[in-house]
Amino acid sequence: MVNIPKGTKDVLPSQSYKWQYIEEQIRNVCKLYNILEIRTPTFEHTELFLRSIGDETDVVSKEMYTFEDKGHRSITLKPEGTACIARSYIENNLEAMSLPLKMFYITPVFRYEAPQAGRLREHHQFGVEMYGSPSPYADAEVISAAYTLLKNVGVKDLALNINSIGCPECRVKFNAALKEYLSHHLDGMCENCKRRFATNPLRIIDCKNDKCKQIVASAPSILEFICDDCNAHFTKLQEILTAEGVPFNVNPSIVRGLDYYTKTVFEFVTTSLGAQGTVCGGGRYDNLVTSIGGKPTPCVGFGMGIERLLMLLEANGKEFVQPRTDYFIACQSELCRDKCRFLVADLRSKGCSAETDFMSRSVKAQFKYADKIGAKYVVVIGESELETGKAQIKRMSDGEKQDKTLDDLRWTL
RNA sequence: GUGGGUAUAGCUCAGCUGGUUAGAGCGCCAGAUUGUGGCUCUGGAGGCCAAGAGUUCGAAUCUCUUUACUCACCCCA
Repeated sequence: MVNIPKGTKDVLPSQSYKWQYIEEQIRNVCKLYNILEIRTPTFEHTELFLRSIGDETDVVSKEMYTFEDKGHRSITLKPEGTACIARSYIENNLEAMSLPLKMFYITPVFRYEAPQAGRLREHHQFGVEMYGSPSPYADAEVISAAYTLLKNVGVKDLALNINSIGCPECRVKFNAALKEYLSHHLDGMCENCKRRFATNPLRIIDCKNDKCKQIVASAPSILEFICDDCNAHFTKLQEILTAEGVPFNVNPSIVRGLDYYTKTVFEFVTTSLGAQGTVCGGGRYDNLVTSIGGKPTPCVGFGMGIERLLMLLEANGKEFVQPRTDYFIACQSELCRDKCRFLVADLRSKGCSAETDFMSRSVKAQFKYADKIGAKYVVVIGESELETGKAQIKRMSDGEKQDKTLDDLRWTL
């Protein structure tokens, strides 16, 4: 027996309708927002992710599925969607389309991690990218799309946290101030943070360790260090969100783990998913396109974890509408099978979903099966129906039966 | 990579301090109703009790090892 690889999941026939529902809602919202779909390959040259995500990040330094192909190229299964879109944008000269350009994707992404609740080695992301506008209205547009989707699918227990991590210039100043402050408190911090002090002090800000939290509580805030331009941008974004009725909290402790973010960062988080509460994360990345060789292009976007979204909906007690079959044609004996096939084909040609027996089971068992697949109507075809040309159609919801001729069935079902 | 937990039927789980033939509920198949679902009743199929070793007259149960799964740290969606 060969098992499914660690950290991956099958979407089974009994569950796939939930995925289809989410995807349908995604497409609906994107249509309303004039966001066009883009599809890029499942794998890319490894260098793309080294240059965009940052080779010091955890994602790149230890979580990528990287291998050499038979032509000795270094290939990586995409660990996230944003860099791939940027590559395609540059390579296909999408700036030649009228800007701004809004795109979305639904894609599997791969990270070699220890799986746990809400964390897989292959998961699926819905993402939106908006290219070309540096305006805080663009940030708001993208956040609004995520918010509308989440609202439309009916999630509860979800909060939007926003922050600004400034531009690279502000961050240099902030990093210096942060290190200066933390250097006086190194003894009280956890081992991880002592290490991070040297490698990535920004990350200490969202350490979950209680002692570190206390130290961080009186640390300088990034918001005190961002430049006038970044500050105006962030203030304006808050005004827009407030005016448009999108509830949010400013949370200076959110820091994203991918290097390309600038200015706005945001997360939709919940407490009902265990340790992995981030359902959607995103922000602005004005320097991403130049980092991989394109012209300066302001961008803002997000990624949303579809598995996490589904888990949250299940936790919220969401009832998904299950797919149903319209008609089941019960076959009483082998003599009637061809007629049943004929009726089913006829119904299907009219756009009705229809099913008949393949198991040579009793009529009773066929009714049970019809019930299970949610058939709305059942018609039994037996030898007497073949002789008389008449049949009864039974409505399963209340058991009511109506007489029909087989010709009626053909034209009125 | 580092910890904690779990492993018995398709699923969710009982199985007491070792005792003979391995249990329930749900699900599946069938019968009661010889051509009509849902409710009820009855029956059936389905287990090398994760694998290996050890202790013992005797192991699903105790010990050790391995593996898998799971939760958490780190990080992210």
